[in-house]
Amino acid sequence: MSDNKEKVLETATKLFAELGFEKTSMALICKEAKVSKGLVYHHFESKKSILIEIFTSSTHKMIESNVNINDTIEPKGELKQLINNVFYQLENDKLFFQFNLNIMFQPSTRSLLEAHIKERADILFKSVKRIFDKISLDRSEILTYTLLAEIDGIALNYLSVFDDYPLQMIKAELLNKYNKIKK
Amino acid sequence: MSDNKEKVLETATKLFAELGFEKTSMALICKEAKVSKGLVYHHFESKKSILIEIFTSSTHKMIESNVNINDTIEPKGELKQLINNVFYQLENDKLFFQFNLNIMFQPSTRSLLEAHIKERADILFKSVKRIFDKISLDRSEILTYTLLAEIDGIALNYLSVFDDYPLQMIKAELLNKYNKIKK
Amino acid sequence: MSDNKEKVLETATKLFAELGFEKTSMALICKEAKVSKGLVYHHFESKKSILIEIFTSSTHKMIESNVNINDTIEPKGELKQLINNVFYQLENDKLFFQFNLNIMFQPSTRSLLEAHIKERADILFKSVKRIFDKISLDRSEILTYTLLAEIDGIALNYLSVFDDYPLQMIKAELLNKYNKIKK
Amino acid sequence: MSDNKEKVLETATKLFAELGFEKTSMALICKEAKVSKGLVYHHFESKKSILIEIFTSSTHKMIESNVNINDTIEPKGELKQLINNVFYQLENDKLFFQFNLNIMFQPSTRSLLEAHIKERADILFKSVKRIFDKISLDRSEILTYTLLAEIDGIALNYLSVFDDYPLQMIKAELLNKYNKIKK
DNA sequence: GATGAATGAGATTTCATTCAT
DNA sequence: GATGAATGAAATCTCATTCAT
Repeated sequence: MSDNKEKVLETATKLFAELGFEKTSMALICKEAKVSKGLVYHHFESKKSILIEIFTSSTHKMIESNVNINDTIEPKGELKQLINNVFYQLENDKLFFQFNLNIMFQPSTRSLLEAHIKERADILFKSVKRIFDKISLDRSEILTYTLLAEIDGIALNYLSVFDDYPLQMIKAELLNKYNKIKK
Repeated sequence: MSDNKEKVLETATKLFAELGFEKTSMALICKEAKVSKGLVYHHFESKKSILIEIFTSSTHKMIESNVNINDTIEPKGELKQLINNVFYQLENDKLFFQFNLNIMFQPSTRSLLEAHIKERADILFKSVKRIFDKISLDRSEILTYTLLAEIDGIALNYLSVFDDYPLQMIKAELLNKYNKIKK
Repeated sequence: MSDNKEKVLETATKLFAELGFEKTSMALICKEAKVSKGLVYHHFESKKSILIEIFTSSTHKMIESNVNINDTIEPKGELKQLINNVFYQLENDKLFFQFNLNIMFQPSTRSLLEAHIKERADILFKSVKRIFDKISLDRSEILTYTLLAEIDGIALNYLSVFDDYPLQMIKAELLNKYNKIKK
Repeated sequence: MSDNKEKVLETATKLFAELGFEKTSMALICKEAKVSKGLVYHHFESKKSILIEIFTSSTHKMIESNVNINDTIEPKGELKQLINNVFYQLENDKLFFQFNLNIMFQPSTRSLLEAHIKERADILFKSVKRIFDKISLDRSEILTYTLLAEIDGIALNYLSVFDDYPLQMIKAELLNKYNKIKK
């Protein structure tokens, strides 16, 4: 990928996260990325297509990072690793989570990405359920839904509700809960 | 409040929830509410001030509905009532939750409502913590954060992630969890 | 005149002088004068007619104040009195001069008041020329034009050009000049 | 500068002078300059910034034209040249003077240009005072203020008060006055 | 005399996109 | 690949004026 295209994607990701998709103008992206409008439209069909490219490529990164979870170890260890991963990202890539939250809940962007969002949710669901399947086939579905809700809820409250969210305490609580889980 | 002002607020609430704040034009609000632009600007200073009025009045409604939780009964009963309330609203007022999610995560609207959002979160936090205080003063804070995260995460997944979310099953799981809670 | 009508005229004069005619909205006049729009339109046909009423009534006041110049005294004394009058007003009613300057040079208001402005200029010219006629019939016209230009130029520079205009020095210079004038 | 930007500036200057700043709509500028609204906002940040650009560039032109006054000749000759210059411009660029008068006295435009107006006044004052300094260091300040007031007053009366202003006669009077001035 | 809700035309400004170079 | 002038539709907002009460 050309340097300039990459630059545009990075700039757009940052601006979409900070200002929201609607409030980020193509002119601003061009200015911040230090390229011309003509060039952006040479690389991307439209503003929407920039968003779609960002979203899908972030899905790929997410899948790759999940692949790294060692599935040879015992399920409780996998859960621990998964939870640690999530909290690590939550602390170190706030902007990325914010970006995802705002494009998912903004109806205009949401509808653009509907299929991609479903696809990503499906991948995530399956990769978590695979772990719980080893613990309890009967309850794996409900456990998966619960853990995903817990993670999303924590992210939401951490990023957008409370100023002084006790993230470490919540993390410990969650690790403890899933460490006690019975086969 | 005059009929027309009320009409504008209702129409705007519906449109903000369905289309998002940015994508809802004043022209559309006027058209749907069947009033002139001039009238809307006679009653409201700006588009933003419509949003603020909707948000703060919904906070007031939320507080009133919480007041109805009977605090003379034992804490577990209160929790049950709280959870039932939330799930009832989740099923019966999807639009309202969607509205809240998208204005909270859209940076432009978020910043407008920052103070009001914090205030609402604070009220909610205190009203839930009051219940957990009766169960365990030591753990009431972490329990409150956890329950709020669970509720938000469930709402988020139900409304915006999964098409076929097993809401009843999740509700049962949650009720069961908090029924088993030990003093 | 009703108290409220008077209040509207006063408020409008002040606002027109401070903000300019175009930038003063009827809504603002109503708010500042603490009356309703309906009432203003009961007393005045339009915003323009408020302006016209203010202008013509100020012309009447100006004529009255000129009448006070004692034409029995010798012409140099009259000139002295006239100059003193002008400088007194200049220092004590800046807002009024500002109002006049901006409506005279704003094409939109200017055209509204064209006839009234000419009329006032004519009255002023005649009342000054009457004095110079006693000094020199030959040169009275040019002397009148010159004095009027001097006065307007001083007002303009004092009110709108220089921050630290030496008004007293200029006044002394002018008094001196016309004291030396020869029959 | 692109042809179209220049076209917009010229059109705006003419319209601001004829109609006033407030009454000149961007739509009209676009129509008269035969360009789109988008283009105007591509070249200028706002309507106000068009005004500022016009004003400052006219200050530059004024400075350049003043530079042409030959300061090697004797001071009375310089004064004669200055007065001739002013009257020449007054007769040949009425629109420009009108433009300046109305933006200086319209409070909304005045405040925009406050700093630029002061700057220009300062330049003018200094360039006139430089001449009078050669005649009388003691009286150069008062003489400068007087001449500037005379010029502004004449311009004002010529352009905006009297229909049949005897400009030539006034000019002769002024030339005569400053020709008699004593060292 | 007095109110203020209501209108609608028109103002400034924004912005995704196109296109000649 | 790269530029940036140019477009035009649509956005938010303003405001003099009207009118039912």
